[in-house]
Amino acid sequence: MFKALADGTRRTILDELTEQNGQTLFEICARLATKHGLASSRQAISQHLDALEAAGLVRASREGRYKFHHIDTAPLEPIVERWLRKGREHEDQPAQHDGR
Amino acid sequence: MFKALADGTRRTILDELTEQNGQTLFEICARLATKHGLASSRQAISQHLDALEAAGLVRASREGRYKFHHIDTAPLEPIVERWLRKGREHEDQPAQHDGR
DNA sequence: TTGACATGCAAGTCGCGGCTTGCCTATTGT
DNA sequence: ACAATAGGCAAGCCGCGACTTGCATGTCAA
Repeated sequence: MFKALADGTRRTILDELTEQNGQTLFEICARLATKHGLASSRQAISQHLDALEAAGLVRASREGRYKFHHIDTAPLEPIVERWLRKGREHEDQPAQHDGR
Repeated sequence: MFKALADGTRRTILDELTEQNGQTLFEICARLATKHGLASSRQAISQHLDALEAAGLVRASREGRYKFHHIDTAPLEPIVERWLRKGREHEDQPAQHDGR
């Protein structure tokens, strides 16, 4: 899941899907090339989408020969609260550096 | 920054720092070994801390021969809003699959 | 001062991830 | 039916990242 976000191209794909949800593979390829200047091959993008889908960040729905990709930000929320919320509770207690 | 979060050990380090901020390298090593069952070498953890520091997620303060590591969640906030906030604005507009 | 402690630096190994290449399947339009 | 379109599968190349190994530096206590 974090590994899915580690790649810049995949993050751009998520950007593209937030702007226009439910795009097909070829649509994404075209918009990445034109708007973002990325010259990635179709297979590369396809594998990126596989990774995003495996991470639960993208859900795909098949209709005919088209496959529409929808972003799903649900997996994102609990994970950031993991450090953001808890960080506020107890501020910066100095550690005991008594050896060990 | 996302690459820094891509590694599970580094995420555990952040967990450890949210529980107890300002730990030294050896403290982190010990607590990773005992509480989380990770058998990582000192150098490995050190390099992980370097990565987290380069990503701006950890700030270090030197005192004597100790180096205390403090978590900094600031870089996290804008990045998730990137997809979470904007995702609410325009819900799931079907794409025009008119070719291209 | 000397030794133990806490950390830093650098080169090298090794596996995994991203990309390509080549071919295959399925759906649609004419 | 046939060609064009949209997508899938699998093997291989290659660079980067995680980890190790070995040694060097700096700091404190006795």
